[in-house]
Amino acid sequence: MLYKSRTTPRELEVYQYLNTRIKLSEIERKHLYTLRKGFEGEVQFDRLTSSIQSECLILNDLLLQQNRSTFQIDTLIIAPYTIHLFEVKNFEGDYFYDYDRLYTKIPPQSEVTNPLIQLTRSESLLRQLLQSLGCNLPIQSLIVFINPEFTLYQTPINKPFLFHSQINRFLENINTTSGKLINHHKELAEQITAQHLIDAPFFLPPSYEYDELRKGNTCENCGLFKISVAGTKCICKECGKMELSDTLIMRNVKELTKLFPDKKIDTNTIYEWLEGAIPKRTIGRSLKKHMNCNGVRQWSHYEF
DNA sequence: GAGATATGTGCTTGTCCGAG
DNA sequence: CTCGGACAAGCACATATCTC
Repeated sequence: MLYKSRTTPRELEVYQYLNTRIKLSEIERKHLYTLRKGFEGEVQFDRLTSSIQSECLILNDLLLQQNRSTFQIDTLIIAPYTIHLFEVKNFEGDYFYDYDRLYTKIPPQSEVTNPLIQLTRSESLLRQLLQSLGCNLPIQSLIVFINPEFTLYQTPINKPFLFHSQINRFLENINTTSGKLINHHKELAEQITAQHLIDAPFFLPPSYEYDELRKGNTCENCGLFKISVAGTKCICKECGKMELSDTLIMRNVKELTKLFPDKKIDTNTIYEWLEGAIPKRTIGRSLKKHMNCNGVRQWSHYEF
């Protein structure tokens, strides 16, 4: 049973928004690609774990703190007799393993960080956390290589790796394990979720200013600035995607608040953000409908 | 001349209403 | 039902006028 779901990380969202509105540097674009790929892998794994029928609690995407050390867990499954800790990697292509190091196979062979280091650290911190919560269940930690196009040559047999071809069998194994969850498990899930930190302390976005961002409305499907507004319907001239103006307005409110959390949202801010593509009247109505209004007339601003 | 009060201007929203 | 035009309302700021 899914206990805590995964949300798109703020860092990824910010980078995705920025990618359409400013020219990212080569390094930033690569970072965005890595973030997106990583997230896609995690979501893919979520789809697989969601099919587990046996009694267990699935906690996705945890950011926890123990002994002043912050650690992130991609997926945690609380089963009756075991805590499963998963670190999901969406590596693609050929790699090889050599003396506890991972390298890309294609020249120039470059070393990538061995995910085992992260896993070992997470497991240790998780164990301490569980102990502090009075839980002594054994932890089984695994690196999940979710991508079917990934090959790791020279993998030692004893490493806690779960390759794409093994995932279904592994989950089937969890599925056929009997045992019942008791209150203790639920309390544990509750306590862990309560300790989840909302904002990653190490998130450093590229610096950006409101004025340097390209304004206007982007298509939610293809991300291009090719939307023509006709009454309530907004249609992308590139991909043909149709969106109601109300949805488009609120999508842009969300984007603007993610990029500039301190910016006050009012009719004018959104009008300017959309470059006047949608009448203020319509914007005002949407804001009123979906948000809480503070103040009156030109001093109105809106909050969720 | 300084502060208080009155008036004007700009701006946005509320309401009503017709069109689609 | 939603949108947008017309009109009214009314607050803040700027400017004008008044009082001492």
